[in-house]
Amino acid sequence: MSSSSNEYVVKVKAGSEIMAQIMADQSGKSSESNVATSKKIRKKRSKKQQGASVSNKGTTSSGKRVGIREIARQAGVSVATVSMVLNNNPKITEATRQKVNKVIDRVGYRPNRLAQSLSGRYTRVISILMPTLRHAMADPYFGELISGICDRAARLGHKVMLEHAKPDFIRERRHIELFERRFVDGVLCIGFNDRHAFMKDFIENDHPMVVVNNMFPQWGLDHVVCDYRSGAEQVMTYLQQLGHKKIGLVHGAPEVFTAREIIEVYKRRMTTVTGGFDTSWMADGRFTEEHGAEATKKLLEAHPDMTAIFASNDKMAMGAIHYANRHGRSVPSDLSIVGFDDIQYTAFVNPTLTTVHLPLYELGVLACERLVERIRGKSERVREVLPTHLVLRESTSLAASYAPGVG
Amino acid sequence: MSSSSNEYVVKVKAGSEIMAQIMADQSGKSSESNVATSKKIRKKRSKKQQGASVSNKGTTSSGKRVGIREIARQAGVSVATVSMVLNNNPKITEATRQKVNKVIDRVGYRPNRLAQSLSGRYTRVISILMPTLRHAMADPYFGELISGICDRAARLGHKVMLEHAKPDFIRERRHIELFERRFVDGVLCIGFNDRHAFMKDFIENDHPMVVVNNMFPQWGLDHVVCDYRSGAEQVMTYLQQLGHKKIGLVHGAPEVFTAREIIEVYKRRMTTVTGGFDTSWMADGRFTEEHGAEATKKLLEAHPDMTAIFASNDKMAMGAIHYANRHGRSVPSDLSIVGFDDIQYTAFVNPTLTTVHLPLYELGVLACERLVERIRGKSERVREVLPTHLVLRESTSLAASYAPGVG
DNA sequence: ACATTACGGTTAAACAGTTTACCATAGCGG
DNA sequence: CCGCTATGGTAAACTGTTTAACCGTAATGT
Repeated sequence: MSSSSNEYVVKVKAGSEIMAQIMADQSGKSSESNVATSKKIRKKRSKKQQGASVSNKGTTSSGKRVGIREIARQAGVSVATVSMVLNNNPKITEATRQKVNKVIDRVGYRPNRLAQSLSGRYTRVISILMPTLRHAMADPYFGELISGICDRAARLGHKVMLEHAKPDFIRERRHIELFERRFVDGVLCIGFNDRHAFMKDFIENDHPMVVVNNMFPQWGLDHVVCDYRSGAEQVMTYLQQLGHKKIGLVHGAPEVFTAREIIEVYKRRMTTVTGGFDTSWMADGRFTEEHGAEATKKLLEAHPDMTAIFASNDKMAMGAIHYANRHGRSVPSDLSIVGFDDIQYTAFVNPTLTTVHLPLYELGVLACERLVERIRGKSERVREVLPTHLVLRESTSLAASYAPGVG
Repeated sequence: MSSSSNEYVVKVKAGSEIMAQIMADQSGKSSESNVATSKKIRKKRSKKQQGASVSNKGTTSSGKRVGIREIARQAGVSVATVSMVLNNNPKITEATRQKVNKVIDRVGYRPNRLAQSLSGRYTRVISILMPTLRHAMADPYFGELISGICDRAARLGHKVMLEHAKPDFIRERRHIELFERRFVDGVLCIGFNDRHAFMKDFIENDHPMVVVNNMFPQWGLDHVVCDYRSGAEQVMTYLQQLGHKKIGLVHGAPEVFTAREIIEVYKRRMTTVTGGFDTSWMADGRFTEEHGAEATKKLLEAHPDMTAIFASNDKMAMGAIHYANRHGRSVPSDLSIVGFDDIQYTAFVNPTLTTVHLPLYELGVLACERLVERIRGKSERVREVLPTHLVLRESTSLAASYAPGVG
């Protein structure tokens, strides 16, 4: 069978024009749509709508959507009263409340939240901001965080928007525009590194923002993060318990704080154990399977006697196993491999992956919670760390050279 | 080493109160936040903000954000003119346009998009609606689609909101509220099945909606979808070319149209080849690794002579390999396994997975594009099918009993 | 008995834009 | 020279809420 780098692709149907067109469009400049066109079309639409919605719920017989004034009229109260009923203002009597609510239910009225937000000072929308890694959303790491955020946001009555921070997005200060144009009340930042200095802009303009699973102490940003240090310690302890001394590290981009934390722990533990250490035992896997495999190649070629590899995330660990498998090392008997993150499918790959579990879903929940607190006015800095733990699976075993009792 | 169903978890740090609290909160009722509280806090905030933003960009010296009237005053024109400049209305002379723009740039004015949307008839937001599968976002299948949607939406000047359709979400008709309260201009539906009849509500109320990678012909919904039928045909052809006759099917929930398409193709191809067929060769894997493994167990126990398994998605295929590996069948020499979807990591697992590639990213792009067209007034039904193709990797080989030339 | 408060609700002014109807000027043909 | 139309811009109405300020009663304190 062909290796993955040399796949044989059977194209039964030739590439359709549809696909070609889609991919061609990719290069188009991001731009507001042509105004003249959209105006014309809009008119057409509204006309058609009138015809369609004949005395539907939420519309008067004339087809116009009903507003708060209409409700007020029908209930025989002022608009202010209706507004207060809507907002559960305690100033309103139970009697009036019921009277108004009856009308609201009957007519199926729903307050226009654009008007609400325009008038009030809130938006009830938060945004998740992340870099434009190709297919970032498809990464279970991000997905898990986002799941947690979405679930909690919904429970707190907030909507969640997704935003990709492309370079031009930042250049045009659209991240600040998010607030200035009243799109959102707060943002959550995921997946950025030390080079993304734009994040400072948020606090400088006093806009609620929380960094998720990362830290930027140099900028004093709020954050919630997993305990990478402890996770790394557990990995090193475990590998050393298994008798491994020649341990390689496939690390993530060092401009990421948490990646540096793992590196630091690794370095310290290596020096205390082997009594010295060399950067040739480390390679950058840039968080992806591909580069993880490459890094592994580099490490194994430099140190054929390596018995274990610690990868700073599961994707790189997968890349490491992939490479090892294809180059005469079976995992774990010849080479132990440990990952980091514990993304879902690592429990189903072959061999299953020993890895550090990060409570990403819970971290998303926590981030959302803290952000909303900030939005509501809480001003204490957010600095929270969630515990991590090692999950033992099949990709690790006793060091080959060790085996004291050969159990 | 322990199997995945019997993991040994090292908990170095005992479960913290933080985590406990987070998980406890999970059961809380979804509710709008207490009004009295939020009001009080809001007042505090606004006071603080005034103090902080001393003559910042976009604010007057008094600390108040500038509006269109202020711009009009400074430029010596009417607000209508400024509005028209903002919207590139051709009625405005180049000279006036420049005059106004200069003021806008100088003062750093950005139009409040809440006011714009309130006044205009659009929102420039679309929503992605999906079921509440636990950790749905962490699934690369959804992630890939969402990636495509987000990228294209941004290019078309639309924001993207994420929405989970919990049962109570539907019961309270919040999916319609999305439109009625003017949250969005359109929605994209992902991951639903025939039991989710609420999707009819959208067309009934004439709200733009497009189903992504699924079909509901019974309700006449717009959709864009991958060619599952062709993909399945390719798989069956390939397996039969390899000499497989005893082929099992681990299918997805049959209330999903595309899942049924695969089942149909499978049934037809099996009857024409083996001249008869039995439902005992099929098992429901419900789209997950766990159930995929279980389904595989059922199939292999019923038919130990099975030489190949066709799984209707990659996750189930992973479950199948997982189970087979642990029960004395090596893949592919004893058992060939084919997946469906071609999610990223299937190229890095062991063995790498032969699977049908779905252009999910492109499908997301297309869906977004078509939805926006509908929003802008186009009224033709959307019914588009994107081609799929088989990707050969390591998880398949000649049927053991076959081997004509024993290559 | 009279000034205070509390209560329940109302009026009208924000909020920040877009759009419609109208208007002055200029150009042009007859 | 008059009426007509095109051009470029304006004033005012409109979008649909919230909220600050105000206002009658009724209950309460002194």
